[in-house]
Amino acid sequence: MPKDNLHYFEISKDNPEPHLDESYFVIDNHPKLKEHIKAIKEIKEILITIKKLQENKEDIVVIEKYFKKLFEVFNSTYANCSELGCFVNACDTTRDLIQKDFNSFKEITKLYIKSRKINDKVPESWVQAILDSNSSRKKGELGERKLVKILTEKGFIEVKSWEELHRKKKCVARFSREVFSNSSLKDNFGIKIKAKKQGKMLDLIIKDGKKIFLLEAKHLNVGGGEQDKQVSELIEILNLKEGRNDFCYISFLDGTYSNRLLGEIQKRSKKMLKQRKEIEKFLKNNKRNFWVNTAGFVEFVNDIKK
DNA sequence: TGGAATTCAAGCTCACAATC
DNA sequence: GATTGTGAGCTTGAATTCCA
Repeated sequence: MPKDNLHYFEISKDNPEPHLDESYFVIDNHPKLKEHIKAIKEIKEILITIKKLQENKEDIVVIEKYFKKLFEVFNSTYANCSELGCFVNACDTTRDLIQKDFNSFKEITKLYIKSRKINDKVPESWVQAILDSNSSRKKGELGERKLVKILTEKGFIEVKSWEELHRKKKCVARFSREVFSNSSLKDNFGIKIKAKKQGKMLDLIIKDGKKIFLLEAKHLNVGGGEQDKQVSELIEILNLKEGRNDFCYISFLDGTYSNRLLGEIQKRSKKMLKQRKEIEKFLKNNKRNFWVNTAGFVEFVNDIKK
């Protein structure tokens, strides 16, 4: 049985997250790096051709043919890391918009040829650097993986079907549209998650005998607009109540933002103070729900695995 | 009044659903 | 089967507000 929810909150407060958490590292080269390089090379070659044709004042129909070819490659799967693609952002637009607008694409390409140096080099390290700058977008899944690893190391089995979940005593499942969806939760347990955000799917279902813990995990390193909404979502989960005593919710937050929220908060940071007070209030009012960081979660799993 | 905190707005990827 | 649309989850930078 888990202990009082404030116990795990205290442990989380006393054991801040490390600045560098290997669970969220994306060290390997992008698996499709070669494909990216190939597409960028093709874009550069066509750009050089267009530039040459323009310099030689070739027939506009011929040039147009190359613009169309360039547009085609620009819209292909692995072409999103080219310099031309980055330049699009410098022209007050996005690749997403430009991919649907050939005329604007042509305008921007002309401007690019005029204002940037073009060569045919596509260094692997540069392409990987652009891909690295986007690695943060993979963190959602890495967080789930981290928690499942902690659970499986303590003897929980990761299950892929409801049949398996019902059969195993201690197991964990990841929410998904196909198997562990919100509607299937209703079919199997007769409960409906009452989060404000309609259709909101949580991350993990943890089963410990007759108890079910529904967990939402977030990884935040910095504050800001969207992050406040993320934290609000976690706080809202703390306040959820099901009619059944055997259902609990866990809000999991790691990353250095968690340290700021749980550590010593500056008096001036009213927003954070408010968030912290709300968490503490909800934890006191709703003993079935939990707020943890990595250390708090590990302690929690240690207690329920017994 | 300057720096810190907060808010606002936007971007990108991935996975999946819906539509053509 | 291909294309288009949508949502989740994160980061970033600029603008605005707050306060010692």
